[in-house]
This record gives sequence, C-alpha cells and structure tokens, in this order.
Amino acid sequence: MASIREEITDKIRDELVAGNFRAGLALRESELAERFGVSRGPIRDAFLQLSQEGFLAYQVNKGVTVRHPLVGEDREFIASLRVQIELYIVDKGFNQITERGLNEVAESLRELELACQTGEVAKIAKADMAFHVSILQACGGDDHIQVWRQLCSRMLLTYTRLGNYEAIYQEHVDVYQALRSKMKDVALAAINSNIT
Amino acid sequence: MASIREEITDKIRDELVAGNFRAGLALRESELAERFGVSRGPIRDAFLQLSQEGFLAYQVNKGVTVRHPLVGEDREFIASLRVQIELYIVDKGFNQITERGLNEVAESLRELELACQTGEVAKIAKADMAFHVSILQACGGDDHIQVWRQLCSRMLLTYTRLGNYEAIYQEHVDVYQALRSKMKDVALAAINSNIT
DNA sequence: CTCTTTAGGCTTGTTAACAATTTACACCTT
DNA sequence: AAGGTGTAAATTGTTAACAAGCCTAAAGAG
Repeated sequence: MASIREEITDKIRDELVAGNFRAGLALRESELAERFGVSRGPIRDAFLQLSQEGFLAYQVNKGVTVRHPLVGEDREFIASLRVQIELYIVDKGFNQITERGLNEVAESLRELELACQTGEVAKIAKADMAFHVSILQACGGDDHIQVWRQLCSRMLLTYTRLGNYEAIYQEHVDVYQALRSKMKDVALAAINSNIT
Repeated sequence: MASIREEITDKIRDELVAGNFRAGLALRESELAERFGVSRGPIRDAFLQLSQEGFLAYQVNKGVTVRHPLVGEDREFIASLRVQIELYIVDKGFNQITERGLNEVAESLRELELACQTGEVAKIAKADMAFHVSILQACGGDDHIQVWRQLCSRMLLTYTRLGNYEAIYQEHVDVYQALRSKMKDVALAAINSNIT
C-alpha cells in the first residue's frame, strides 16, 4: 500500500520513460495536480524526487523542466558504473541468496516476459529494471540500490533496443539460471554482458 | 538567495555530517520544525531529499531514521566509483576549463584552507566536497554532479582523516596547480591519489 | 497468566489558502 | 522606435488545519 506521493511519482516517471514529455519542457504543478486529481503537495514531492533521480531539472521559484537523455559516451560511462555496482553486490552477496530470493527473481523474470510480449518499450524498461532490483535485493545490496537506481534512471530515457525483445528476455533468463544453479562466475559474466 | 527548503536541507545535512545524530535515530518532523522555526513542509522536503542523498532511510507513514555510515569494503567501493566519475569528467572537459573556472577552484581551495585551520571535521569535509564540485563544474560536468554528490554524501559520514589537515590541504593544492598549469595527466594522477 | 482487542495519543500524509517570486505585456519616457 | 518601468497574471513557496495511519498500553476474554 503506497502513498499518493509514490503513486504520482511512479505515474510521472512512467510517462517520462514512455517519452510523453519532450526534453526541455517545463512541467506545471497545477496542471498535473488537476490531471491526477490531487493537490499540489504530492506533485511537488514527486518533482523533487524525480529531480534527484535525474529525470527533471529543478530551479528555485521556476519549477522543473524535463532533462535531456544521456547519449553516446556519457551513456556508456554511466552504464559501466551501473554494471560495476551490480557485479560488486552479486559477487559479495552471492552466497546469501535464499530460495525465497530466487523465487522473487523468478517472478520478476515472468513479469519481464509478459512485458516483452506486449512490445511496449516503457513497460519493458520498467520490468527490466525491476528484475535487476530483485537480484540486488536477493544479494542483500539494499545499501547500494539507491545509487544504482539513480544511474539506471538516467539510462531509462534511452532504452533503445526496439525489436530485440526476445533477445532481452533470453539474456535475463541466462542470468536467472546461473543464479539458480549457484554458478557465481557464470552469473557475473551474464550480468556483465547484459547490455541495456 | 536560496529557499527555506534548501537552507533547512543544508543545516540538517551539516548536523548529520557533524555526527550530531547517531545512526538509527528517528527524526521527527515537528521537532525539527520547531527548532528551525518553520512549518513541517520544508522539513518534509528536506527529509525526502536527504533520503535520496543516502543520509536518511525513509519509510511511508513512519518517518525517517539516520542511516549507518559506510564502512570497510563498501566504502572503498563507493569511493572508487566517485573517483571514476571525477576522472571521467576532468578528462573529458579539461580543455574547456576557463580562467573564470580556475578562479572558482582557487576560491574553493582558499575556503578549504580556512576550514583546515579551524580543525572542525564537519567544516573540512564540506569544504573538501565543495572544492571537488568546483572542479567538476569547471569541466562542464553538471550532468553527472548529482550522481557524484550521492556517492560522496554516503562517504561524508565517515570522513576519517583526523589530524591530517595539512596533508589534506596539500593534496588539493597539488590538484589545483596541475589544473592551473594545464597539465592534464598530472591533474588526473593527483585526483586519483586524493584519498578521502 | 497470556493473548487479543480496542481506545487514545502521536506521527505522518494531504489539502487548500495565503505569501512571495517570476514573467509578460502594456505604458510611458526619451 | 528603443528602452526602461510598473502593474497584473501566473507560478512556485510556505503555512496551518485536517485526515489517515501507526504504536502503545490498558481492558477484557479465554
């Protein structure tokens, strides 16, 4: 059971990932408040959080604007940092993965499969992210998830693997199976080659 | 002129860095609101932001608690990510450093010197961070500062170089002089060896 | 005696009104 | 006509009241 603030944040984030707002656009608190049928408070909170996550640029007394997505070299650099975090957490927490944790990962994988079948990029990107989060949590990496999420967010805006849905799914299946089989090195290699 | 929200956020962050709140402690909105003489709104905003920055842990309907500082292996790992970002930004933007940018760095360096003379760890940590920010900005790395800041924040809670004030200052002088002399490789090496 | 229930207080979540700031544009001066 | 000035509209910032959720402890049932 989430708060309104969280629901609103998720909705706006989804729209940003889906590309409904063009880069540079100024978002108005009242406009979104009216649209979602809530007061400006939760909208403000969401703007603040999404600014921290890197989606929006915030200026005092002037509101927020949609940030430009990462491209080229910058994107690759951020992606490398993201992978480093995943590798570090999985390497460190591999032995403490529980059956319950593996089931959570399996569930996320199933959701990713469904998302891939719909072909909606925004949904796939979201499910992709959720899958990785489930792994990080299974490895007890909660302490670093926030940093990981920020890095990941910046890249969601350019989730550019249109059409490769089956390949995306397969790559994640590989990661899951390696985890399930307790083959650490294979899992790390699979994560390392998982390109987003 | 900053907003109340920003002032409050800075004040609470300073106290956290100074170690005035022990890890695990639950912070109350009303208590801080009364202490700073403002309403709960800006306090809430500050809590939200500081949670994103990694200082506080947020739970819906239950408020925030002070997070435990990073230690050992985790701290070294985060530190390595932080250095990678600095190296990337400086490497990429070295040639676009302006005279004005260098002056900003020099100003930050002077503030760091003053902070070191006071011997107050919280002040030194803050000035240290500001110095690095000035460099990143001079190199046009605004796009990545937010991620950098989040990584850096987690480490501020264990700024453990008590007594080495003169050494801290000297290391930063080295970085500055390399920038001023346009010696890129020397600057990168100096940043890489700047241990926090 | 132990466990469950429930009432009360305490804390956070949300709202709507009010204050402060920015922006746009008509107006005046030169 | 160019440029500055003032005013009104729009937008964000802050506040305080109200709503909703959580926690504790006392009361009651078994």
